Amino acid sequence: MKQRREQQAKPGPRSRPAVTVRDIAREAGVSASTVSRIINGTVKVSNGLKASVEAAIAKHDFRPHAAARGLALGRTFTIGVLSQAIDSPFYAEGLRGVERRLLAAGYAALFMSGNWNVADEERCMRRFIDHGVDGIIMFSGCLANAAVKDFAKRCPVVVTGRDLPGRHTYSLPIKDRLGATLAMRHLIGLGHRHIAFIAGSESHPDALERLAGYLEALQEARIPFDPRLVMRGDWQAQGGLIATTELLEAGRPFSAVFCVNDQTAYGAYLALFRRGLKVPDDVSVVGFDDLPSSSYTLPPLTSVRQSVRVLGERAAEAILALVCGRRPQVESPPVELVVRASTRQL
Amino acid sequence: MKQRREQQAKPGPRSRPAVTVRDIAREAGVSASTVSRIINGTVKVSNGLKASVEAAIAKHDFRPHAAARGLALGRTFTIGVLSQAIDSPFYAEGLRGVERRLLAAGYAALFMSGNWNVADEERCMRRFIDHGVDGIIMFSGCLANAAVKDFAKRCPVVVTGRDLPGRHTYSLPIKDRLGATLAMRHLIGLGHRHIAFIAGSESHPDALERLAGYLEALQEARIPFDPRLVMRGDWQAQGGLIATTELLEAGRPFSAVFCVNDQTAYGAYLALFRRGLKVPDDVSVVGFDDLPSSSYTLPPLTSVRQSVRVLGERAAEAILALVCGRRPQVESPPVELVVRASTRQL
DNA sequence: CTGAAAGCGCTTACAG
DNA sequence: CTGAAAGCGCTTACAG
Repeated sequence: MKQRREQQAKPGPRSRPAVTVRDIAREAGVSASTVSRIINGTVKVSNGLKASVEAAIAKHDFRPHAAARGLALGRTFTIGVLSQAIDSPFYAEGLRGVERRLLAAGYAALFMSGNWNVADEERCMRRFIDHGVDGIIMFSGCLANAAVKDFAKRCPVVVTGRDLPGRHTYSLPIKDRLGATLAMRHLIGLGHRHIAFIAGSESHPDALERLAGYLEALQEARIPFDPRLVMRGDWQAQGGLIATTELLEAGRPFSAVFCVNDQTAYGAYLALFRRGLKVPDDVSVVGFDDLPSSSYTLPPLTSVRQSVRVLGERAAEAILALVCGRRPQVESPPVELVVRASTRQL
Repeated sequence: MKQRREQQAKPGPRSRPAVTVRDIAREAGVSASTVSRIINGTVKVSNGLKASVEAAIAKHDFRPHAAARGLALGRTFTIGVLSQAIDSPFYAEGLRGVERRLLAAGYAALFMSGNWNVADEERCMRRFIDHGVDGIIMFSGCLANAAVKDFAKRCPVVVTGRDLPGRHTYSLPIKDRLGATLAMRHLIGLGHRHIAFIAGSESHPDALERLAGYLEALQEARIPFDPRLVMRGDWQAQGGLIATTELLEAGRPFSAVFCVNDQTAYGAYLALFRRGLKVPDDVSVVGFDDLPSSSYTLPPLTSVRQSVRVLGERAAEAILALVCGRRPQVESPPVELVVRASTRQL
């Protein structure tokens, strides 16, 4: 706490003498209660009063003080949204979905980035609580389930990419494994048998599941698994570039590469390009997530799509339900393969 | 107001009976004032009391109620951040910078998207006020200066991409025109004389300035301006694709295209690719903003760089100063041209 | 150094 | 339908 205080900017002269409900009440010749009722539409108010109060409100462009309202109401109409990095195109998509839905309901989103590590995620969650959010949306994240449940005791949380039952909790699993098999079956169906896989960061659950899908599809097609065709990435283009470069240098032949996500595929594209290899003529590439920019890569990327935007919308829908004491009734969006120009028949 | 109410999710049972300062006070055998003082480090408190209060706080994992605090303090430690679209890689970069700086100061960011139109921007600004933010950061935006100043009466605002003096206002201009001339001089220096320009959406100030830079550089080099080489885009890849396609169909010869931003260039890349034209062999392309992904396009894109991330950090720095009643002392980051592989000597 | 009291601005039972 | 009063949980002069 002490530390926190030191970090905070100094108070400074507080401003906003502003106008209050009392001012409006006085001006309109009514009580503050009446003003409040009119603003909130809580109770019927006679038309005469209503008109004069509304006039006064308009005249001063009065807006109720948020904190006061929050205190009286016990809710702030704010939702905390945890992603791993606000500048990742993947999460940005999701945030967009969240925003749209939340705004329509009169809520605002407080966002913070977990940076793919537990400590930061934990810090964000505390911050959310400290800021009095009414609910929290977590996009995946590496926080242990138990920790999530702990936070859920203070305010409801919906989390994607997991299966986490609970009274104040709702989860929206991501179909990672299924998506990965879709990608692989496509490649296998095209005649590819030497298929490399550029993985995500080690312990991430989504990464593990996508790898599992890769393995499963191989087995299903009775293609022997060659560990030398699996390289570790970092979910980013850079990791894809490095991993693919290493793969190329290792000299192990392959005709296709399946990337744990689209950004990794962008890196793979560049590695291939530098070697003078063409996609898809020399090697086919498939990504995962179908980011908007994947329609614009050269060539446009074949990718597994489970709309993150829709996922975000549903997550928002769910948290709104939870906040209002209802049980959410939403599902994860469907997964499908979007075939573009980065894959070809062998 | 009525409308707003209808949109809001129904209240639902409010939860969080939670523990309050009084509970902590009682448990530690002190007054609420003392608890508050210890939490805030406002005043010296004897060690004995401090220890027992801290023990009680830890025991219950007590966190002060945000709204109550906000009401008493007159500040919420929340900053509204307006961008045009949270899922635009350009703004995402900026938000990242904002986030980093704000978090370090104990503030949280409320984000909303203006969608490149005045009505939405206005709505966002009102929302920010309604949510009681302590300050607002506007990433460019099309709101009239007068309107911005109006909002600044209620809470300080820092705005990028403009020059807007004022007591409760701080601006961080973007060197659009200079950046554009940098790009153009590079192209001209390479021997290009028929240089197309894919513009941004019409009235956007950044768009206008970049166009002005294009014109200025042309004039400087005594290259006649050909309006048929200017196409309107929408700041997005799609607009770049459409505009470039039209340009190609118009049949007006050109050897280079300068795009109002990188995303537009991505669209241009695809249009060229579809026509079987190679970058930079057949046409050179330059973007603006130097998004992280521009290192990964094929070929990597030459672009004007004025770090949006740093811009975000500085904007955050500035709003923090304003909120504390200090005058900000920050400047826009420098502009430079990053030459990659998308341009070549004619 | 510490406590009792008042106040931040709104909402909402409780009367009428 | 409307008002006076109490209360939301915290902070901060004001006394001591």
